[in-house]
Amino acid sequence: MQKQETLSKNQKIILDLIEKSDQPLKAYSILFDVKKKGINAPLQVYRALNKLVKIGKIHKIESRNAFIACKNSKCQIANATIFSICESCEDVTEIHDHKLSEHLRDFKDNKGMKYNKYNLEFFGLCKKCV
Amino acid sequence: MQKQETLSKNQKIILDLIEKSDQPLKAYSILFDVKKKGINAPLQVYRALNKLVKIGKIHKIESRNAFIACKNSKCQIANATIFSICESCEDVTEIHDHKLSEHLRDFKDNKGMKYNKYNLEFFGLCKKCV
DNA sequence: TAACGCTGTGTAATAATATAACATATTTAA
DNA sequence: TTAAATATGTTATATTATTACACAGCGTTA
Ligand SMILES: [Zn+2]
Ligand SMILES: [Zn+2]
Ligand SMILES: [Zn+2]
Ligand SMILES: [Zn+2]
Repeated sequence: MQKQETLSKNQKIILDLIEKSDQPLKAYSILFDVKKKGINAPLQVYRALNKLVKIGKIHKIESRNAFIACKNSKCQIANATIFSICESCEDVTEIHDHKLSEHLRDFKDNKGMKYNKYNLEFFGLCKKCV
Repeated sequence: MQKQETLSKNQKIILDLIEKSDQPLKAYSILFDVKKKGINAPLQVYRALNKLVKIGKIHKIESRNAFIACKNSKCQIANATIFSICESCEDVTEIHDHKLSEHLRDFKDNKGMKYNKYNLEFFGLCKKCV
């Protein structure tokens, strides 16, 4: 059974918006969109985003400074994300590959590090842009 | 034989600085350090950084907005980077793992994307910080 | 009940990261 | 030897993110 987090008002508003988009949204574009709902300041957005990232509802696409809803129930637990990013149209897709995830989860370096999270971004050209 | 790029004056100054550090440097800390060498503006730093990233001499640690010298002759060709990052002391290490690299290089999604690059960041606690 | 810790809200100010636009110089290659 | 490509220098500005402070709501527990 998944732990069900209770989201606050601002967190709900911002998660709703991100879930409605199938592509990553940037913090200040989110801010612009939620002004009509009474969220006025960057910090209100960043606080909600940070929380949503922490509980795995959304992910940050680090190379793009943008946020996308999680489409993969498993990475909520594993703290692990894999994305493919088209460098032409900027289309972003969350990748769900059991074998690859397993390989990454099981990876051990030779320095004795304890991993609890990873983030992988593939870049290239999507079918439309090739 | 590796293609030997000829670096410009600013590029050399900035690469030198980054290579002397075994940890990632941030753009504005680089700017501060190279002011004595006559580099005065952020854009001069970013232009050199972008070029150095492009030719594989340095990598950007996306989750940290910082730049580190490449320690792995192979990723210059493969456009592929793997790092481990300690979330406590922020120590960053470039990982050089043949099996993992192969696995990632050979990864194919089911959307027909053509990959030419990837960036993987592992997070956790290093031996000292556990 | 009252005190406390925890999480969230609201607001203003500011810090940190990165790019646009323009003028000019230097190197490379046809 | 002219044109294209790459690099420089400078000013201004855009974009992304955090600090600091005051306070509200909620559940725990003394
Ligand atoms: Zn996910
Ligand atoms: Zn595309
Ligand atoms: Zn490298
Ligand atoms: Zn550490």
